[in-house]
Amino acid sequence: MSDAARASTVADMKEGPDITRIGAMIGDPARANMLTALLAGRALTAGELAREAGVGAAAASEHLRKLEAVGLIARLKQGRHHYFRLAGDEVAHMLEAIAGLAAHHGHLRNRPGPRDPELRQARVCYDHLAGTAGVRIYDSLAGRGGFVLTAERIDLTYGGRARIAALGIDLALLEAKRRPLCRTCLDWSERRTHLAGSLGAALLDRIITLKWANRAPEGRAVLFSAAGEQAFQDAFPLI
Amino acid sequence: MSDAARASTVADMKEGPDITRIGAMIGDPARANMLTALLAGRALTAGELAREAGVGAAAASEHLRKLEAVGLIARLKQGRHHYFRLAGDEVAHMLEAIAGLAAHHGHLRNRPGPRDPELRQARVCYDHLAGTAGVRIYDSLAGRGGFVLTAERIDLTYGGRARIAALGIDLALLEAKRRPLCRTCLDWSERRTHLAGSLGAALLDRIITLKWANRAPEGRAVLFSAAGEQAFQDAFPLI
DNA sequence: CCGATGTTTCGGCCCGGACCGAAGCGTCGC
DNA sequence: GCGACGCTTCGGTCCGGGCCGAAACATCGG
Repeated sequence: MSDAARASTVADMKEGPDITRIGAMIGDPARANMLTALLAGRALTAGELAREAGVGAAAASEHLRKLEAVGLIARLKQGRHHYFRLAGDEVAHMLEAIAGLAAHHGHLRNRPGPRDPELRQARVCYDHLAGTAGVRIYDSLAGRGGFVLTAERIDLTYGGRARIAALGIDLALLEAKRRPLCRTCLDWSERRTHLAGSLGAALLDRIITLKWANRAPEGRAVLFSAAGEQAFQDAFPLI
Repeated sequence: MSDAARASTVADMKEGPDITRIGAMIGDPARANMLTALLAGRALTAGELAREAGVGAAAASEHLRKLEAVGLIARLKQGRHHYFRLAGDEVAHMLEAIAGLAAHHGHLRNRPGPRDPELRQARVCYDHLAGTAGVRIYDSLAGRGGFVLTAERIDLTYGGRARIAALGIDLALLEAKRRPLCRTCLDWSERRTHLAGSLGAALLDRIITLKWANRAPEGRAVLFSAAGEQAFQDAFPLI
């Protein structure tokens, strides 16, 4: 093929969004480690992310600059620290979608890590609960007709609203925000959907506040106490 | 940081699926072009994909081998041709999720292409309809209480089933398959959900069969005729 | 059986970019 | 103010991997 013919073919093909830049960000091991660490929802400093990624401070700084430029992470300067977080739950959703494919095809990390079973049980997915526990919330609400699909979004039925209110969550407060109340998110470990959106975030918050569970000091794991586990299962019965 | 300290930190961090390989696949322009082309749902030969990507046959062959190894595409040998398609609708879903982020952040391709408005109106998303028309189907069904969320999946209400059946689609046939009947997919141009799954595929199929619309000879565009457009809007009224 | 066509494999070139150490800024505590 | 600390910028090295042309392999038509 001549260069001229190739160039025109390439030019003709350009339609739709450019997924290459985002892919290139995730394609580098150091950056992928950083993004995975940020999936825990906590804001981390450049130094912490450098350690997570296994690179020096200079390399980490460069990576973070690129991730920010592409819009995957946001920076918050506080004193001499620079804190970074994912740019939004849509970024988290995309990362989980990729993780789901990777897990499906058996591309697990070389060393699953000591907390892997705990992660499958309950973990943080950006700002809401994922894993077996996360899916249980969704199943419990959906199985009892708690959701209704409207044109604009997923909504709660009156029955669903009552069950959420019984947990001490102020739905009116959540609905005042711009963020959608309910979203679904595909779980890479369960291969099922769980509840995201502002309600998902509020539920995780409530579970922590009620001391049903605690977040591990670092990482994504959420650890239920025995009593908390029982209370959780009572609050979200299956069928 | 000492090398030993860094190494142990990296080892500890390995948990969850490895998203790096998939990211690296999408991060290369030639492969991203191939995947975008395959989002049209058609199976394409190695030569066709080489032209889409703007590379020679040798480079294309190497790219396709890698994409297949990672599980993003599947190969079908037919005579001296090798046909490739996306490995499943989950791959399409992930690509659309990335495309949504890219479009959101303004990372459109250098040249939007002559068919861009048509793409926003109606296009193929792997095997179902996306764009304004795709969202309209979802809105019409959801706005009239056609969907119900169950624990396992999204399902049709009796009212929704009747409307689908009226279009001449055999729901029993679709439900006999393993593939879920209804799935949602986020539209990058509309930033709204549309209907995927086997029902989404059947609806696109039906729209083509009824000659309401035709697929463009190449690319993802779906072109409605004037009469077809009218029939489509009558079949899927809003509110 | 032979040439034409489509695809893969091999060898080699070359460029982008990931990395580090050192130096330069900005911020905090004393 | 003056070091200590955290982060970024700069300069330079180095390697992975993307690309091509040529050759090998497979398949089709005759």
